[in-house]
Amino acid sequence: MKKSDITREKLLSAATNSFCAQSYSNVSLRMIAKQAGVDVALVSRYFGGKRGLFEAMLEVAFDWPEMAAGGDPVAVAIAKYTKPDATDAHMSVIRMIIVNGADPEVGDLLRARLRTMLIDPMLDRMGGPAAAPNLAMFIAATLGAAMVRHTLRLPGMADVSAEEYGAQLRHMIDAALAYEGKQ
Amino acid sequence: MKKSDITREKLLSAATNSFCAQSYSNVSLRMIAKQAGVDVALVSRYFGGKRGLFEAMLEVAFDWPEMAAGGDPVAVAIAKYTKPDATDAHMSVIRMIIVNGADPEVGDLLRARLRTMLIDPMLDRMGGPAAAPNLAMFIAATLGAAMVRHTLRLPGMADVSAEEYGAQLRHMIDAALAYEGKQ
DNA sequence: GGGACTTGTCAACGGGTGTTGACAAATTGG
DNA sequence: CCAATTTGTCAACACCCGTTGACAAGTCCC
Repeated sequence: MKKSDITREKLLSAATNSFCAQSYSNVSLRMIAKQAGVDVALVSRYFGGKRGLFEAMLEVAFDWPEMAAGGDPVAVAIAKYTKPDATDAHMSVIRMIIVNGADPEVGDLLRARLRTMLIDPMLDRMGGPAAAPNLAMFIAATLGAAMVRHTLRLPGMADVSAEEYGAQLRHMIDAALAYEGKQ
Repeated sequence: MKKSDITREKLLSAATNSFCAQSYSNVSLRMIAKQAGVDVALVSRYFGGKRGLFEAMLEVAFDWPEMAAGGDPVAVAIAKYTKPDATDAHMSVIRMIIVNGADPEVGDLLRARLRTMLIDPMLDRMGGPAAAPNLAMFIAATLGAAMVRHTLRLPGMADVSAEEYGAQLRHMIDAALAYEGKQ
């Protein structure tokens, strides 16, 4: 393994941490570099700039090995986010989407990668475009619940055990998957 | 009406527009001032700085006259966000919460005002803390759906008529209100 | 071992930010 | 009508940002 790959990896790891915690604009390359123990200039050298680093980070964040393995994507996501022992690492991608989805500078990038790397493959395995509303509602429930519990910290969802939160989330997800549009 | 109040109003209105569209860090006082047709320095004069302007904007954003009128808060919110003719103005508060909720500089402010001005009064009218999970899930559904439709623009929810979106949102809200915790 | 290439360091740059204070213009009140 | 207060204008400030280029240190291969 080349020396530069190690540096690249350190930067990528620090970038993942930062971009999952704060929005693109709120994260500075100098913070990332400091966290990685590396000089700022190397970001431009190895990733072509801030946007390139963000894009590289998206690539690993949306690369779900469980998906490539071929399981039911919804089951995978449910297992990821409703298990009582769901770690913060599991939550990080969700948080990253919440925090960066509306950013004008990288929003398009995020949407595009999310579509091609997660949404479209999921839809394929769920039986085609007919499942789109259910998948969308499923994601809405997951994102909304994460936002209420971890970001807004509202009573009834934030001051509750992981089991109870899992039950609430499952309830919403079941509703999302049970939805049938106007026929 | 004093002249300065008009200026204050112009700044407040421009700030509302901006903070509903972009996050606190992504909005600059110079943009707001330009949109308001006013000098930048007046922000510091009349609101004490950027944070003061944001706080003043929160105060009007969370001041729902329908709530003060005494109606059922959930019914009010449902009417606001699931009617087919829900305008972007109705969506603006939702979008503002999504965009600014995770900001490290104003997140605490946002959470506090949201609690005292909307959540707590709503809970009171819903019969006390027992309704907290339902209210939290209701808000999760509303925020999540808005995020999926307007920010992430996922298929199945974004490429769909307002009526269909309203039906989907109603479905999720019904599930949220029907939830009963472990007894 | 010495030349070629890779990797790291550092300082500087132009640009944008929020905030401040001095000063001009306008408005108000006696 | 003039003095006092309010309101607006402008330039400057210190700070942080992402990016660049020159240069030193280290590494590898012939």
